[in-house]
Amino acid sequence: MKAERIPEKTTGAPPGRRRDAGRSRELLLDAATELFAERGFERTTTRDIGERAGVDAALIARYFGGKTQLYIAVMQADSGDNAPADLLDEDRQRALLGRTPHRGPGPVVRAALVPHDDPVVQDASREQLYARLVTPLSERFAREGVPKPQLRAEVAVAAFTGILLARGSGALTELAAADPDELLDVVRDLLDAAAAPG
Amino acid sequence: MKAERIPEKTTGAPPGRRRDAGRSRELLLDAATELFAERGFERTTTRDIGERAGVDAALIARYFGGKTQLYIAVMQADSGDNAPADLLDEDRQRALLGRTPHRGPGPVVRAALVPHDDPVVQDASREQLYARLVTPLSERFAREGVPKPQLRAEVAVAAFTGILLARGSGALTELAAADPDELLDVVRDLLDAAAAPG
DNA sequence: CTCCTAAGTCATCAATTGATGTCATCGAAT
DNA sequence: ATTCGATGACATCAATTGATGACTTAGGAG
Repeated sequence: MKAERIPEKTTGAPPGRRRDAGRSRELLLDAATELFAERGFERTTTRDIGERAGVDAALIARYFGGKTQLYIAVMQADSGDNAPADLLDEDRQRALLGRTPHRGPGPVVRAALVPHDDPVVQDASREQLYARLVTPLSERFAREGVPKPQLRAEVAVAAFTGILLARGSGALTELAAADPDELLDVVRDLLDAAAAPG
Repeated sequence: MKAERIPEKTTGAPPGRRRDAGRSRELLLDAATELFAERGFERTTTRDIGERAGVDAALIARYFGGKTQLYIAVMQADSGDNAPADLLDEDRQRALLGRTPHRGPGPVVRAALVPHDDPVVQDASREQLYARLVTPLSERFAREGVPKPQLRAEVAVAAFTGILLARGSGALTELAAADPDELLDVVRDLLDAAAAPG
C-alpha cells in the first residue's frame, strides 16, 4: 500500500518526501475523515484508517495519541471551515447534503443521532452541534415568533441528520441515489414546515 | 411484552419453575429487544443481554443460534404486532414515537439509518421496512398526486427515524425530554409537509 | 426412589482491535 | 562520509466479544 511514489527528488522544496511526518498526519486525518463519515466511529478500525491512508496504523497513536483523539482532530478540522450554519439556508443545505452520494454526516452532525462512548468526545461534539446548528436555528425561530423554538430546532436537526444518515447508509435506495437538487426540493419542504407551525 | 417475574428459588411453586427453556427464551428475547433498541446491534453484547435477562449468555447460542439470529427473532417479533403502518396516521405516529422516553427505534425502523453488517439481516430488515412503512406511504402519495412519491416517502421515513434515534440518543436534550404529545405536534408538521410539495 | 434427558453453569477458545515497544532506516546537519 | 534524531515497519500485548463444549443438576417418567 505504499503507492505514494511521488517525484523522487525535485527541487529544494520537497513535496514528496518519503518520510514526512506532517504529510503522514494529513493522510491519516483525511482517511479518518472519510471513514468516520462512511461508517461512524465504532465501525471504523485503526487498521482500516492506516490502510486507506497508506500509512502504518501505529502512527495514529504517535501523531494523535489514539483513535479517540484522532476523532477529535477530525471534528476540529470539520468545525474549522464550517461556521455557525443556518439550516434553513439553501446553500447551507446543499453543502451539508454534500456532493458525494455515499457518505454520511460529518462527526459533529452525526453526534446528534449516534452517541459516543467517551463522554468527553460526546460533550465536545454536542457543544459543536448546538453552537453550529441547533442554537442558531432556535434563535431564528424565536425571532420569528415560532412557538417552541428550541424543540422545533432540535427536531429539524434530527430530521435532517436522519436524511443524511439514510443517504449514506444506502438502505433507502431512491434517497441514496437521488440527485442532490432533486432531493433538496423535498428537504426544503420538510425544514420549512418546521418553521411554520400548524 | 410479558412482564413475568424473575424466578425465585425459594418458591417451589409451578409458575416460577427454575428450569424452563421457553421462559428463558422469552427473557432473552425481551432483554435483547430492549438493548437493541437502546444501543443498536453492534454496541450490544451477548453478555449484556444475558445479564439483563438474568439468564446465562451461553443460552443465546443454544436457543437462537447466535447473536445475529437473536436479532432476527427480535425483528420478527417486532414485525408481528405491527402491520403495515401509515406514517401519516396520528395514532401510528404516537405508537412509533413510543411512551418510553429513552429508547430508540425498533430493529426494522432502525435499519433505515444504520446498515447491518450481515447482508442477510440487512436485506430482511430492509424488506420489512419497505413493506411496513415506505411502500404504503409511497402509494398514498402516488394516490394523492404528490410529485415524487417514492423519494418523498423515503425522505419522510428517514426524517422520522432520525427523530426517533435522536430521542433515544439523548444528544438533543429538549427533544429527548419532550412530552410525546408536544413532540407529536412538531413531527406532524414535518410529515404533513412531506405530503404537500412546496 | 431411580434414571435420564433437558436445562443451566462454567471455563475457555479464536478472532478482532486498540495500543505499545523495539528495531531498522531515512535524511539532514555537520 | 559520518552521525544521530526523526520516521516508519513490525511484532506483540491486553482487553473485548461471540461462540463452543464439557460438566453439573434439576425434575419428571417409570
